[in-house]
Amino acid sequence: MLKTHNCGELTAADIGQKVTLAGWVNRRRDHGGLIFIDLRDRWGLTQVTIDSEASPEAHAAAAQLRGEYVVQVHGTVRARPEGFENPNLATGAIEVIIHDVNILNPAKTPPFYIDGRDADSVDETLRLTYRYLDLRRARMMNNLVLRHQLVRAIREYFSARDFLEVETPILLKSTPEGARDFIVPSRMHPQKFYALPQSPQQLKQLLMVAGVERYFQIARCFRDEDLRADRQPEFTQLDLEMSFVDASDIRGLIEEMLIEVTPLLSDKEILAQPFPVITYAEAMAKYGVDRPDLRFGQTLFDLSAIVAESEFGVFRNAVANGGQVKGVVYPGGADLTRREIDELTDFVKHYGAKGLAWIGVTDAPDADGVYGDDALRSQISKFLSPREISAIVQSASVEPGDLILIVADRPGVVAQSLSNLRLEIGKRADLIPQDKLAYCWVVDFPLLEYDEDEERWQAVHHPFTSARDEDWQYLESDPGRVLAKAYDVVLNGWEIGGGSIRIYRSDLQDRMFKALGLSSAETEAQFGHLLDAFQYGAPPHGGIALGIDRMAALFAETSTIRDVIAFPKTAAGTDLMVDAPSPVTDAQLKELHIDVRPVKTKSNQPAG
RNA sequence: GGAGGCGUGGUGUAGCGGUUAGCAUAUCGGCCUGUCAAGCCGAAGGUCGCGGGUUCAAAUCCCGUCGUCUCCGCCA
Repeated sequence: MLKTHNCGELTAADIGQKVTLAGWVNRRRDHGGLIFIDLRDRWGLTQVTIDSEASPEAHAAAAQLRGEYVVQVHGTVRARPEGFENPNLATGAIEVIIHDVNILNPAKTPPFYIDGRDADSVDETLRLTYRYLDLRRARMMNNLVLRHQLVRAIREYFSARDFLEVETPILLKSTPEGARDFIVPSRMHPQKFYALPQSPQQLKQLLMVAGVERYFQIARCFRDEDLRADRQPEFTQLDLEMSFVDASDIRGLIEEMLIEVTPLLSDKEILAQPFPVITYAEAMAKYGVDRPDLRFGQTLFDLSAIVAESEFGVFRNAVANGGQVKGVVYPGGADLTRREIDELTDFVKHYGAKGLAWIGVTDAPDADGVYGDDALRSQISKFLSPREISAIVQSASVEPGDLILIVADRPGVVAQSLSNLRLEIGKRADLIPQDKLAYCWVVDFPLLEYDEDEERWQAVHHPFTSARDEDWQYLESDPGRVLAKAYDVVLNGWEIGGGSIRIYRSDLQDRMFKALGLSSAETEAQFGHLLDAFQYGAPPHGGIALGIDRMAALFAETSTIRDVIAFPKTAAGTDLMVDAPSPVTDAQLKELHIDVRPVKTKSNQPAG
């Protein structure tokens, strides 16, 4: 080794020791006769001091040092002079007085700061282009460490419980259901393609048929869909499957794992244990989403019944047309400026709402419980009867000073706009405790949802998810009524995982495929291997998949999973460091039996 | 596929119709033995993303385009 210690471990206990350190020049402070270098490696910073009188040769070498030079130094650990300790540094009690400096490699001036200042404001394009420098920054290095600890703790937890980690293929088969596949042309089989797996879903079920009983895998998954801050075309799941279990077994296992792992990665407190269990219907009613952020209240309330007969046409018509009128309270929002309210109106329009009705409650009602003009501030109160206003205010259970915000529209638009508005209120009114982790389970999802475009029912989760035992009877007669043995785990409003108990009998799987409108020829071509397998003694089984990237991002307290992925892609799916995707040679294409068509857009010309 | 934001020395930014394109920091040189955002003095560094248009005059206004970010659609 070119070093005897790392740059994060020397303390007062090491005073007097001769040490060799090696790392990067984080910062230098050149006082002429005396030079201070903060030497950095993966573990931290150590101040090394070079004195021109004591070591003139070392001082001459140290004078050459610049940021990010790679250097090895030999010296002696000593206490810093009284009053010159640095409490901000783990190694701040000591310094290493250097008698020999060995420059291992000079470095160009980096394109952005690596030494800890301001780097989070650097344009992400640059950070991605020079990702190896970005990762050198302490914050990003810590994220890599955190992610490693997460995956390691998961592996240890399941290994200790007799789970087997089994690898599954990356080159697999395309299935039209679900997300768009990445496809890979076959050289040996002209005009045929592999697909990268969207998840190991079918394979883990086949492992159950194989008798593995307890399977897990830290699995890479691929989906060729548009990206988001929390979505990358390739991402990592904790994939898990068990035999002879019901939903509560899986939930219990995962909940225990999360409770065990969370304190290793975060100082934040888990808000509620055991995790709250919320039905899908309740989540949609109270939060407007199936992944509620339970760190704060401001639940939605339904005003549809109150305003169904209202003089106010916007509300009345919304209800008459099968829609809803629902609201949420902005605490202390009654004195928002008109401009701020307009901002909130624009905010909900983003989600399809046509407008935002608002009632600011500025004062208490009179003795009869009636809110007079003095007690309200609203653009719609003149269209509402005193009785309606009282009922609305009561439903909202507001205090004077609060603002009621109301959306009337189709249920989907109401849910989407108000769920996002609730989060926006949480941010603006500072209602979200930043030191809490709110886990919850969402259960009793519908099994199927109707796809208006394709005019058929689709699986909400996937086509192997089992209905609840008591609901199978409605599969053909009333598909929308059937609830699934499916569950999602949610953390602070992020869906971090989901799973289900699977169908394991081929007669039920046949009924499911029929309900989805798939012909037996189609199911045979796509899922024949699975249906075959189910005829050879498939055990009851179920599982779950957890998003490792999202969990790591939440624990690392970053808003994008890119920050916890070593080499992520941009929102356009490109890798700026290696410049991928990129053209291939004609010879490569020929070997793959592929002719490429010219593209009309100017942007997409083959790179020269 | 759609909407919006951003793009100015290496980096972060100001300027938003007429400026010598300002500031900070980094970089380079000089001075400096207790700094840790070291300090002081000095220097160099800019096709204002790209293309077109409007105008006497464009970093600034308009159109297009490229890149990037966020969101909608999409993501069983």
